[in-house]
Amino acid sequence: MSTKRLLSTADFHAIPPIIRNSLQWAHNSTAQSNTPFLPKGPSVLATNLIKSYSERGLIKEARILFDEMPERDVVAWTAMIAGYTSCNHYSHAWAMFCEMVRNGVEPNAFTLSSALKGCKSMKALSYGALVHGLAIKHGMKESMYVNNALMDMYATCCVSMDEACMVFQEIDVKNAVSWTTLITGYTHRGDGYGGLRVFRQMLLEEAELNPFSFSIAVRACTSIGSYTLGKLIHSAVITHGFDTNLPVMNSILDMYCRCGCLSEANQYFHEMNEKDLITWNTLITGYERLDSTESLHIFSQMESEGFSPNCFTFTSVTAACANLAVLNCGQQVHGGIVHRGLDGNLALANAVIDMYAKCGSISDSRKVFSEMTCRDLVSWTTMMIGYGAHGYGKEAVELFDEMIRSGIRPDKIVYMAVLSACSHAGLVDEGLRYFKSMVGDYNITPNQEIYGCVVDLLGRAGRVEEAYELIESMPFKPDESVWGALLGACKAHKLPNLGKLAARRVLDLRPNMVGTYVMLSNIYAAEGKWGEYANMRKLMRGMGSKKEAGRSWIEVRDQVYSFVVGDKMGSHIKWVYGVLDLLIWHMKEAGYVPDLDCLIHDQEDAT
DNA sequence: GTAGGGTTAG
Repeated sequence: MSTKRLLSTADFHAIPPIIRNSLQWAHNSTAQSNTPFLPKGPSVLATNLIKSYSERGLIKEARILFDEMPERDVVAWTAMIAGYTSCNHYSHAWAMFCEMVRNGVEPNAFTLSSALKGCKSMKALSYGALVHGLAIKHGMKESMYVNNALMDMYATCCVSMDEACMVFQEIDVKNAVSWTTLITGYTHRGDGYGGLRVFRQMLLEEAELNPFSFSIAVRACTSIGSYTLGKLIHSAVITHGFDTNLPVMNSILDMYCRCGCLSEANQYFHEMNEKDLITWNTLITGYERLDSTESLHIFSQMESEGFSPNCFTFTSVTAACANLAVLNCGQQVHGGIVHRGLDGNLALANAVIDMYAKCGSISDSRKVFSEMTCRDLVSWTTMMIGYGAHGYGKEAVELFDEMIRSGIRPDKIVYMAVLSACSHAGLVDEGLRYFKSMVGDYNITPNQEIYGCVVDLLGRAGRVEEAYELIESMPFKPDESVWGALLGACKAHKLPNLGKLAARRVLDLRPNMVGTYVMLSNIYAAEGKWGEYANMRKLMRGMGSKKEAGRSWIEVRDQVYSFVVGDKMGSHIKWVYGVLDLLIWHMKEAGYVPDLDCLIHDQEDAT
């Protein structure tokens, strides 16, 4: 029997030689399975090969081999189901499982835990529950593997942790995997406190601790942003001797970064005697959020130390370029992405769209967006936010409609993007139509942010009374962002009475917002109520707080210069003022009249 | 011969 008969010649030669040889050997052996050395019945070698193929991503070859097997037992079926799961072909895994049951092959604990892993990945609760039923039917409630897989599936697919906890409680003797699966269930759904509660219980019951339990416990601290608890667990990691385990160290590094302790993160990073790509990515990502310039330095350091960046690295580096609005650098990074063939990665392409938009090149955003072979909700949303920020409301609206036509279900965030774009482009009626459709067609309940967008939409267009009526009709108490949107509209359209009311509401909810005092005092000043004005100013001085100075930045000859009003930045200032003069000239040409009143009052004593 | 939990992006 020739192996080549199984596959086309081209396919056969595409297989790595080491596999090709073993395949040849295995086929020769199975062909001689009537020799006394090999057992009759399903081929053990073929099953091994199915696993071998799947591990190397050669799932099609595994399937061909499976189909050629004259007899298939439960082990062969399970190898095939697990193979599909490990190659992320979950629906195939499920189809295979169903076919196996239909063929009358009785599943064992291996089969059920493999099938459950597929259900978890597909978030298919009904399939998972079916497997649970089969586990009970076939008397496999005692299998630790099945129970742990059931917990994992329920924790991932259910709205609450109740079902996973129920399975957990029914396990007589829990092992380390049972505990960590439960903690992971809580932590991955954002309930770090729940995860830490289980971790504490694990310590109280003196369950076996291993690196897995510590890395997830650290992750739980990170998710609640608790530096204190994180530090405590870090000490426990050292006490238990897991401080040389790389995933544990990486999660600790991530904890320091996300808790905003960059100097501690940096120190910890330099003390680590082993580092992998995740270590570098974690640090780069941590710096990207708080100090983008430094994150780019770390990136170049990483490359000089011989690490090759992956999708995660590039996503953070691209975001850093976006934060800094450095087009030239962003273009180079994009070049690196294409050069390494990573431009097909969805999340990375989304980051590139965002980067070009934030660096001012919306046409490049659109180019990347158009060339994507598959797009998710984030891709469409990012593109719409970009259009909105550039004032292209019509394009954003068209994109939204195109997205709906392509069958993507909108969420609150994409509605915020399109509403904000409508707002900035004065497309009031379109925006209101989307707001109605969101509630009517998609059953999305508007939250504070959405109401804030619609108030802004009406307010900017001068329909301030309508905006106020909308606020009055809200089914819950409006927060300061909603009142803030109304206040902005009152200021722009010179409505002192409604403006005072809005400002009072904002101050009730956020008494420390100095900007609101500035706006309120300016309203009094505009009305000539100097006594009230003086009271406001006195209040602000009493608070001792400062209004954050408005910072601007500009890219001149591949350098980004950041500055505030009246800044003197040394010799480079002449470049900046040169470009600013040009911009001001263009703005005046376009008929722009600056709102100098507020500027004077802002500067007087608030900066 | 087949099965498990942890760390990085959006």
